[in-house]
Amino acid sequence: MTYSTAQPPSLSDRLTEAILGIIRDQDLGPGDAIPSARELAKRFELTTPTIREALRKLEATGAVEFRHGSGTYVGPTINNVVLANPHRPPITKQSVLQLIGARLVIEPAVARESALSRGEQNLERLEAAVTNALVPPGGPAFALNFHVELAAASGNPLLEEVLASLLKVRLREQQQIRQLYDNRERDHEEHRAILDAVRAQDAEEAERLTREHLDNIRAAVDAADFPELS
Amino acid sequence: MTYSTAQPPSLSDRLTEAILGIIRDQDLGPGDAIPSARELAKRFELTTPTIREALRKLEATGAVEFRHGSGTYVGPTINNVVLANPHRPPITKQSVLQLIGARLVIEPAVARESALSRGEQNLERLEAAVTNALVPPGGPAFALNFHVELAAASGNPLLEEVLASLLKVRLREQQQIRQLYDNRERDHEEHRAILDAVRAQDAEEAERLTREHLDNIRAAVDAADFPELS
DNA sequence: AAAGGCTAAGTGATTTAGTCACTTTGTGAC
DNA sequence: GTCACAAAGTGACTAAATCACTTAGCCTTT
Repeated sequence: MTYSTAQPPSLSDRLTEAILGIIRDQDLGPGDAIPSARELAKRFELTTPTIREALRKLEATGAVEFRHGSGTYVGPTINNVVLANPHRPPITKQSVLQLIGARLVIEPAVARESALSRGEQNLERLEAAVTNALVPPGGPAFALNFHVELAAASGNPLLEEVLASLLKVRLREQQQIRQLYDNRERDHEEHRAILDAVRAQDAEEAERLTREHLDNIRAAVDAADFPELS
Repeated sequence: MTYSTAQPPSLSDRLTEAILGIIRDQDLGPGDAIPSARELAKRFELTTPTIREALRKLEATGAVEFRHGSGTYVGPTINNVVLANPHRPPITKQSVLQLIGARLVIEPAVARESALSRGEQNLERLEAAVTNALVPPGGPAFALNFHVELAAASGNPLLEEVLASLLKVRLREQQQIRQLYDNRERDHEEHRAILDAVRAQDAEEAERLTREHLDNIRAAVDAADFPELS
């Protein structure tokens, strides 16, 4: 049995690498425009459908972004190391509990680390996340997420990526959790308690409170009747 | 400033969803064939380049796989929640240390959890991972990875995914770490010690040993002269 | 001078109709 | 039975358009 179905790099593969090369060589960052598909087609002596295939691959991982009629731009996650799968499998109650289970392992340790490493700027953003949480009535998703900000406070972008990915992929679950988990009052209070511990650089307490917080959420989800899967 | 550049789902987006729908409806798993591009083009009343764009998006996340001349097949990571970015940024010494830093936060907690939850089957796979580690001289990559198997032993697939993603994205770094970190003898011994603690269900010790192990690796990397970036 | 609408150029989105290259399978000769 | 080979199915890519959308500049109107 040939285990590794390693195929030679396709033209499409080489193209994505080449395009990423252009982005790196010209030091383009998120939001910057990249050459048009027609332009790239000329440059590589290919046709636009071929170019578009490569661009779609990059789009799938957030490396580039299409804006109809305007152009193609460098995406926000081009420097990410770990990604949320955009083609996520459907939700089940089990998958929600699985998510919380993983968070229960990872986040207390992250909270401990963040309590030790947090800077002034982190505290500000955490404060904003705690406060904003109550603001948006049906608010959009670009509000700061407390748990992601908590990971950011560790100073290690990779930890932030991991947490952001976990929470993004399960965004729908998260929304359901929010609905199930009381009426946000308790959530807010617990976030504030964790923030206080982080502010005081009390690693032990931050870890304990985070575990407690997630335990509460798990209990709420576990007890609840779960909506149907879409 | 319009912060959320939320665009209406493109045809390509809807297509990927539809194709994933086919895969789910027909209960196809990794390795199963999906309809040919021509077939899909007929079914959706589109043309093959359009279909191919959607398939390339799915390819980028490992949801499908092309085999030239043969067909298109369901990929191995279709049920993954979190992914390693296939278009990863280049390596620096800093990025390697960042990786180890993240692992230092996550893995000890994972080891603790795994020590408590591990089953017989997990112990077997861990044993294999420890043993195999010494076997391949220039061996291929499908060898079991001890750290990933350790996460798998927690019983939570999400934790396994997170660790696998971290280690896969930084595979090149990992290879360099391996070169730097002594001559594998020490690595092997430390893995065995962790395995023993997990076997004995000594959570405290498993956590401590894992932290120590990663600390050693970090020290080795930190002290080493780092090869040039490609 | 400021506000609003029109126009033209640039760009992405998609079609149409092919050709070439590769893999698999089955058939027939040996 | 085995091997060679032809045929069918499939992915890879081309070529040349057309349509839809965005942007920026100009020009009118206020």
